[in-house]
Amino acid sequence: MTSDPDSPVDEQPGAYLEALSAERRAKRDALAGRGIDPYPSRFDRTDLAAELRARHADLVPDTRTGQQVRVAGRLLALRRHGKLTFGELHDVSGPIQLLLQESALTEHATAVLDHLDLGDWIGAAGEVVTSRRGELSVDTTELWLLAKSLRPLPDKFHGLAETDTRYRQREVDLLANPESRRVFDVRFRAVAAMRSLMAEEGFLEVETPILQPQAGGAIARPFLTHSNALDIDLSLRIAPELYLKRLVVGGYERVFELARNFRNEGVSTRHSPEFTALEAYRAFGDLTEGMDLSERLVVRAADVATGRRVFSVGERTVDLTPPYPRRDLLDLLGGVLGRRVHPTDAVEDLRALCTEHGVATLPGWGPGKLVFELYDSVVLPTLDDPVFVCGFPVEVSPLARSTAGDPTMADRFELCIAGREFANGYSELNIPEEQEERFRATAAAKAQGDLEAHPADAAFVRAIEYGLPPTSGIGLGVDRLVMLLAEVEAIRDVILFPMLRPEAD
RNA sequence: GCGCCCCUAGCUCAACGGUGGAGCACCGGAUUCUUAAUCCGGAGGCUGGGUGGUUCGAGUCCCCCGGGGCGCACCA
Repeated sequence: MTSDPDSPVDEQPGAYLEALSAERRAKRDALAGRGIDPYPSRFDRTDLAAELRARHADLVPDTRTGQQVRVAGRLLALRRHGKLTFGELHDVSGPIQLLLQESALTEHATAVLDHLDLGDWIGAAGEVVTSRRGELSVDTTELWLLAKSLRPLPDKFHGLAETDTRYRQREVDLLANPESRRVFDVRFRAVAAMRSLMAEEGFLEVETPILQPQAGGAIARPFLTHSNALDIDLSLRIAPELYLKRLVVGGYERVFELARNFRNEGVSTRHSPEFTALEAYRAFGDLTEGMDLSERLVVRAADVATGRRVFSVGERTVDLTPPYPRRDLLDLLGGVLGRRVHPTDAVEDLRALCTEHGVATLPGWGPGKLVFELYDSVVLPTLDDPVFVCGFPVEVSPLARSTAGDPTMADRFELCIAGREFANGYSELNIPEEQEERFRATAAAKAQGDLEAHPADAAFVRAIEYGLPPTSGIGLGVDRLVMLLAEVEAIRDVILFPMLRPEAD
């Protein structure tokens, strides 16, 4: 803002912001007027800030290294001392200080310096030195404006706090809030680590349809869309499971997909309409291999992304050090209830037990669903350190192989940490007639109005009629794992651009 | 869907129903060792929107609208 009383800010909303922006524009244009390109097409950088800090970690104050470097990044602080200015340049690796001495700068560099604003992208060339106070710096001789920032940055100390703006303008959140950057660094290191582990274990990363005629492989309400070319309604996938198993039928013995699923359901601290899952299928294995793989994925992600294995989740502390115990669901549930229950128990007894433990039930629920809901309310919240809970009712596991000797239970596990489910897996059901019968049962339930019923998928049944080998499958919730590793409580804090209502104009 | 809370300068925050303040950022000046630099001076608001209500008086209380957060329900 100018203090000239002859140029007051117009009394319009946002006029002050306009004025701040106009000052930055004017500086940019002033440079252009002197023949300095404010938007050069490239810059050749020699070193990252972190590389310089690593190489010169132990220099005493007031050292000259003789090393000439070219660095580039965003200017996030500027401390002018007359003929000496300190700049703080941040590149992807972190900060490095620029020492800008008037006597050492070229005429070009001086012009650039005189027109800099916080937030500008700049490049600098000079010698690596330490300041008298010992700060590693580039004693700059030449300076380039690489791109002007026309908008003022958030508070340099407090950053950006308003959640609305942080989510809508994540780029500003990332550049202003180191904590946000840290969270997403954890996320993408964890994702890369899991991909790398999967590759090491011989899994092929594949891509299956997101637009599906019928969303299957899980229980959820889908997003609906329409194909103009085919004039058919399509769903966005709720899980890739059925397609991945068809690939195993086709001979890909180890496949995985690490990608987005979409569920048209409630939005909350722990639920996002689009979320990321890693699903993997391995021929010739059963749920044991699934648990082994899940455990290795979690440990690898933690080790690579954070270098730690102990994490805080709200008031709880969890230790991800393997091996994770494997417990029978019915044993755990029996222990808490004080009596054993089983899907073969009388429905009314199970329903009464639910009521007794404050678990709301719906009329259509069978005994297996009631047992599962009991577990979900009574056992799951009590589990802190990682534990594999094994053995789920067939009624809630329509794609899992039933347990030998007990047709009401399935060879399925869930990995539970801090009272939440992180992964789910099973020995895949590969008997076509049984799969068809399970689909038929749930389709009947759906016809009776149960929105949560699996739809029958004839193409999937046909596929496994060609023969699905014994197969171990897992699904792992990536967002939730990242929340744990980054120690944040909201799923939106681990999703770069979470779904929000559109901005008002 | 229900309940509670939030929205004040570019950013972060103040303001008992009684004339809307501060820090940072910005503009001008001083400063060759700062790193949340310091010092002097200046500018910047009709408080998310409402030609709604109550009141002598509303940023503050009530109502409507918009956006967001948290909790519950559904779900992973």
